[in-house]
Amino acid sequence: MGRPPCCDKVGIKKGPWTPEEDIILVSYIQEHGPGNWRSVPTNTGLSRCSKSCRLRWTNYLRPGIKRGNFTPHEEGMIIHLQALLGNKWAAIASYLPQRTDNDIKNYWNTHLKKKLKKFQAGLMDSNNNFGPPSSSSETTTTLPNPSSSSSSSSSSLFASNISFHDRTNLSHSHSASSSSSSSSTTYASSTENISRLLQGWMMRSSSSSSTPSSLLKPEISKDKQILHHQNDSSNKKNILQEFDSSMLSSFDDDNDDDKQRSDINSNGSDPPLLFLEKWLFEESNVGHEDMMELSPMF
DNA sequence: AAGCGACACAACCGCATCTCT
DNA sequence: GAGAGATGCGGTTGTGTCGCT
Repeated sequence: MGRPPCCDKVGIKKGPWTPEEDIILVSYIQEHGPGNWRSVPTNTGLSRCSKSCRLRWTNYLRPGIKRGNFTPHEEGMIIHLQALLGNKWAAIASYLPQRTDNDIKNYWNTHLKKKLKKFQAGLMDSNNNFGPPSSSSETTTTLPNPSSSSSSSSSSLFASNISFHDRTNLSHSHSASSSSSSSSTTYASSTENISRLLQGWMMRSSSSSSTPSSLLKPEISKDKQILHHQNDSSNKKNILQEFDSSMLSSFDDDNDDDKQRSDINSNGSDPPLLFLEKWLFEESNVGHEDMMELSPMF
């Protein structure tokens, strides 16, 4: 309400961070811990606004962040959770260890959204050949779209036509098709220097237990907790609870794939799922077995 | 080699929400 | 309870890189 933006001050630097700035910020947080961002610029002498410092830390410098390619497992989770939660990237990120909301958001916007559009286009074409989509929606559970914001058009676009199982399986195609073509993301050598700096810090802090645990492992975000309590849709609630428990078991033992797959398969493969798998097969040139193999969680 | 467009990602902006007094 | 400040979140933009012509 009339509050001036924190970055309106004259002399505040914008744009990419330099390695020197990164080191200053990391050193300061190493000493004082994250938080109290307002005081960070003044105490460090950085010509950055507090918000910029916080973003730099949470999205880039924070220890435990995993960068580079998303695994098929992660892709599947993102697609699944986006369908469940909408564009609640922070909530989605809470399920993905080592991934930031910004990273997930970018990945969704640049990769997954296109994939979904492509899939829907394929679905449209196939509907012309195999019949109207309504025939499938009657036999499958169409998830409610929790996102009420108009900006979540992509999620509603996807949620409107695809079943729960369809969505969980959709991830396979991209992973299969992209895994061969994608290369590991390269970063500037300056960033690698920061990474080394952080690695040294983590080694030290792990022995002294000075690193806050919240920085290193995901927590169930407030958003998700609110969703659990506020949403009246028992359907979605159940799905989220199922997802929570499957996530817990997934974190406990990532190799327990067969059981999870069999659990999912025991629910039965509905016609749209078979259709989706067919599409995925054509799209990614991988077989059904391969797709299942690529889905450690589902 | 230069120009151009597409793509990926870091960072910014504005609003929402939380916290403290 | 109200107001101000701090922090979090999601959408968007800016910019560097890569591939194609």
